[in-house]
This record gives sequence, C-alpha cells and structure tokens, in this order.
Amino acid sequence: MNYWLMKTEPDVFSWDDLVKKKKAPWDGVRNYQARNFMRDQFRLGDQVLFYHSSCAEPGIVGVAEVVREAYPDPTALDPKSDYYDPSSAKAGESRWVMVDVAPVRKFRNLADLSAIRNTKGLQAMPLLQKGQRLSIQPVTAREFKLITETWA
DNA sequence: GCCAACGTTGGC
DNA sequence: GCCAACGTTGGC
Repeated sequence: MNYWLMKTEPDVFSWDDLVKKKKAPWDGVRNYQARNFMRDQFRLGDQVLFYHSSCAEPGIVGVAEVVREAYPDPTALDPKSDYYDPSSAKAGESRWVMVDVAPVRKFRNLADLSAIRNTKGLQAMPLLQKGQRLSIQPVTAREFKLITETWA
C-alpha cells in the first residue's frame, strides 16, 4: 500500500467534482516525474491525499483512492483538449498516463497548508519544500497516519 | 498580479 | 551537451 498527495486546482477539478462523479480519471499530468509515479508505482487501493492548490485556501481536503492503475491519457491526442500534446499526437500515441481515483472521505476540517507546515512530523513533506511544484508526491505511511488522525 | 523556482525547448 | 529563453506552478 502506497500513499500519495495529488494536487489539483479546485477551479478545474475539485473534491466536490470527484464526489459528484464518484470516480474520475486523473488526466492532464504533463510532468515526467509525476507520470512515472503513476505508471510505475501507483497500485489499486493506494491512498491519496487530495490537495487543492492555487486557490484561496490551499490544503488537503480529503482522502481518495486509486481504483484503476495507469493507462494512456487520451487527452494528449485531442487537439481540442487543454492537455493536448503535439509530440504525442505526432507519435500517434500518448506518452502520458492517468489513473482513476474515487473519493474515500472528506476531512472534517481542511488541512490547510500553514497548519501542515506547523505540524511536527510533517516538515519533511515535499509539499513544504521551497520551490516544490511536483503535482504528484509520495507520502510516507507515518505522514499519512498523522494527517488522517489530525484532520479526518 | 507578483515573482521565485523549476522544467522544457531549441539553437548552436 | 550546453545554456539562454521561455512557459508554468503556486503561494502570497
């Protein structure tokens, strides 16, 4: 069982959107490191901290779960998609993958970024490191437990 | 809107 | 392979 943190802009795709859809493909990842995590390490049942970024209250909203392992992200081949990738299209094959996730539970309180930063035991999280922009990050079992115990 | 940090691109 | 230019991320 692995633990992850996945960032999303709530204006684009929020926790409530996921709840409404019950299950959704995590498309649009266009970073190799993030892709490789999904492709090589994401397993069914892995637990995901669902993080809202670039918004008024950045933080972890709840826990989601991987319900389908990596498969090709077709938006890379769709010229009308915001996530269109010309070089994938040129190759005739998407070089990007996605997984499907489903909601598990929403936290009672938002685990906001400043609170996470001030919690002993979470300070090593990549999320908090200066200049860290990676949209999919590994989380340790210890960090996951601490976060869910504190905010769930 | 600002801007630091980072990843990618492309000419050489 | 280098590296400057450019685009993006994301907190503030």
